[in-house]
Amino acid sequence: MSVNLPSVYEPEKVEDKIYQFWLDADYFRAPREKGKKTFSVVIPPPNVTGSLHMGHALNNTIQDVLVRWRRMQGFDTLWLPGTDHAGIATQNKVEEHLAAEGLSRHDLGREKFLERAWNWKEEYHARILKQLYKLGVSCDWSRERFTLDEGCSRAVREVFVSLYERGLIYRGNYMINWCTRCHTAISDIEVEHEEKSSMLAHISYPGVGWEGSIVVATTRPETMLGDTAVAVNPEDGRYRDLVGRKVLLPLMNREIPIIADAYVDPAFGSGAVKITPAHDPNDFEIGRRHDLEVVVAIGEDGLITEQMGPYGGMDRYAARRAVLDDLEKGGYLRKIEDYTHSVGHCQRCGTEIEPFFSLQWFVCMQPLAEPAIKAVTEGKISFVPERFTRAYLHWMENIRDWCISRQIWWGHRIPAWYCPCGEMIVARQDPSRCPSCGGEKLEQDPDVLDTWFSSALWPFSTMGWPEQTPDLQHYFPTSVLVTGYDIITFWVARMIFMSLDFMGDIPFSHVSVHGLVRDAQGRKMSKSLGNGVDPLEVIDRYGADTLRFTLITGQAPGSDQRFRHENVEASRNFSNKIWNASRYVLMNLEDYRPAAALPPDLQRRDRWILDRHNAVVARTTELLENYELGEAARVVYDFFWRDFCDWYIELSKLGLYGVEEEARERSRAVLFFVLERTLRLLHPFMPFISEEIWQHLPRSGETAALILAPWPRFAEELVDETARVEMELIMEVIHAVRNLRQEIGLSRGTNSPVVLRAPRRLLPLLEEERPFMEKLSWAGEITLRNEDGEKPEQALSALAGEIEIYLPLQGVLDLDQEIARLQKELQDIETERRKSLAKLGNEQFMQRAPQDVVEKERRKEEECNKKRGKLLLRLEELEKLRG
RNA sequence: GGGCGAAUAGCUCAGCGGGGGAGCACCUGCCUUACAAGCAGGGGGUCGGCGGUUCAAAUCCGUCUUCGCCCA
Repeated sequence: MSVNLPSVYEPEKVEDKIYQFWLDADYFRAPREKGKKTFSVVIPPPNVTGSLHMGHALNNTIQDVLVRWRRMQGFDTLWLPGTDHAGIATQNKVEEHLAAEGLSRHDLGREKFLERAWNWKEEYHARILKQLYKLGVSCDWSRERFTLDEGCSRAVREVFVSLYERGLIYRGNYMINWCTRCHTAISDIEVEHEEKSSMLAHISYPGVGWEGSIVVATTRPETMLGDTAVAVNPEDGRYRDLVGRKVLLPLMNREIPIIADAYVDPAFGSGAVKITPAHDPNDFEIGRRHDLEVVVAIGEDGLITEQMGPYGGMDRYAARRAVLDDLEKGGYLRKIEDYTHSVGHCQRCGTEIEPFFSLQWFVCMQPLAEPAIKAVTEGKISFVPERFTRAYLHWMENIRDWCISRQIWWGHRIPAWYCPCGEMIVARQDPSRCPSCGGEKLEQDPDVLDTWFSSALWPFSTMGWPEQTPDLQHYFPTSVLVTGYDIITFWVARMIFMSLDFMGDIPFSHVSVHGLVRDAQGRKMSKSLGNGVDPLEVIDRYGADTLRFTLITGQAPGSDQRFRHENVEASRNFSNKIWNASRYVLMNLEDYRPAAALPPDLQRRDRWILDRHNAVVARTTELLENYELGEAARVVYDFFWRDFCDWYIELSKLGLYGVEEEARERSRAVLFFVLERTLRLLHPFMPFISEEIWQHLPRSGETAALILAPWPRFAEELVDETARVEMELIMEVIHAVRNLRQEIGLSRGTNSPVVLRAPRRLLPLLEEERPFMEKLSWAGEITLRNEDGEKPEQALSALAGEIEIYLPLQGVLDLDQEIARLQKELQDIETERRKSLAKLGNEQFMQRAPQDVVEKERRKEEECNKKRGKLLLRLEELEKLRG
């Protein structure tokens, strides 16, 4: 094995090459092996609106970690990739683009516009794929899907028609949320509510045929143009006599009735409210109850309708000012109060939502929601972290019918046709003639479906449903869905009820929820703020492994994280550490041939690192099983850097550079074993660097690539409590010696002998490890003495357990300083000991605490006591010396 | 109004019943033949306040304060 690797890791020379290597070998393809346990995941399809952001990078890295890990564990693994057509969002983008050419979609017409949209899709789809490749994700690209492709479209059609036939999809005139800018209906959850400080205008409506007037309060005075009643509470004594009489609607000079409805809160404002059935959901309901006229005052474009006299053609906000002005002039405006209320905005463009009465398609939710609630309450599907269950259930339990029609062009067109004879046809196949009159002049509904309608089918539409495909039989239901908490209602919930209804099964058993990636100040990354960090830029600069590691370690399940440059550098440094440690091992593995088993006669340090590694294998696996990826990555990081690099590699040098052939071979074997196994642990997190190094390692012949290497398993026979305890003691001694040396500014090159005094039983251990202690503490010679052996008088001293450590300093010892130092140490020990004694003296503690805790406390007290004795003695000696 | 989350070292965050941790920053000393993107050593914290449960609380429960998010 020749080793001629640069001392700085260069990801740009590695990553593309390795990704191509995996692709060429077809490692990502789901094997679909009969009888094997499966692990399957469908990607949350990124929108083809633009390029991927940090949130996507996080989401896909999490999935890739899980997928690579399970694949290594031997699962038959499928990660199914794809993209989403993102109806309104994409259409908006394409329209923006057209606008730059001075065109509207209507100038182009539906067909030409869709052509443009498909071109857009192609361009951004290609860009997204490239980004995913760069990130290193191991998706099965042969199974890639798009929500608007033929198969998905067929699934959408089947679901729509089926629900329609069962009466669960219906068309009707209802109050919906209308975006005057996107020019379409949107569902309730696409409305974002925002607290706004506004005003409450009190307007007086004069009586018709009776003296006086009635005052109503409103936050939207412009809607008074469409008022068709004034309502009061039937129990309200103030107005009881007025119910049934009329008032004159100012400005419009229309007579409208005063009605009584229990909905009205007598305590709010004047206790009387204006009723605008066409522009408020509650007023609409009241209007229905009282059979009120519906007067449309605001049109689809947000402009006042032409029927509204002088206000016709004004936009909503201009009309508000004009109406207020005119009311003022007419003496109808009683007062204006400051008022804060919640205003709905379009999720896609931020425009204020207009409640709008219109003919739309809806999914009847009640029957679908019930099984979806049950699946979660019965534990068939669980959210991780568990707390997200509540939000899901709350939404499902309070669900309202889902408005699914959108007045745009980019999407799945609603499979409904209208015949001039009045017949409506909803069908799986495009009809050519009307079944009622035989006419052929059928017009398809111009609207398309909510994008989430197709996303809701994603876990099974992508596997070929409605066909009963082998994939569907083998990989469905999927194992886990990885997603941000922001789309639990939009997407997760809908997949659950659609899957239960059409597959008769859950879509996935676990939902692993992650948070948002924010900027360094904790702000949401956004285009308008310009504070977004492009994942591709980070990859270009630092490599994908670094980005992945940063995102994974920055993450605690379900919580947001800040993306900080310092963390990127820390991850980059870790890559470099891995690189260099591996270089060291490789340099020493020339002609090494991996054996089937570890060599016999392992030394204490070997057994120690194997024990540590073994523990890390168990811990990492456990954490991954619980979706605690960040903690898992940190555990591997700590092991690699602290245990393996700082200690084991340093310890190995003595054996490797020594003359003893057997020692050399042992060290090589263990270095190889631990590095190779640790690369496996690292692989899901940092696939590129781990694979690259692995390819340089001597082969054991098990697999041709790390990506397929078996995930390490905890091995009982590698547990070595004794080695661990003994090595910890040795390391404590080394720390203490280094500490003392630093205390007096001894540099590494300056040798200075050290004397250790220890109980007789520890002497063989210390003797065995003496060369290592000497090397790693840069001491000169270490002399071992029994506890009753002579101690150096003029010396700094320290304790490591029961071992006394002396650093002799002939004539230059600053007695005062040393006494002060030891006194401080004594104080700390006294404090510790007092705590222990208090516990041990507490009868309750002795009775109720578990045996091992009591035992631990006892040992602690014992150790403190011994140390205390030694310190007191030493202080006495030093005092004497001082005279 | 209802719900959820956060508050731990100067900064960003892990830990979530038994001796307070990491990274960065800071101080000291080192180009030691894997790595200065590094090595060694060090300083620094009434774990937001109060109350409770427990032999034992950063950790569990209640409450308050501040901040953030979701829903109505």
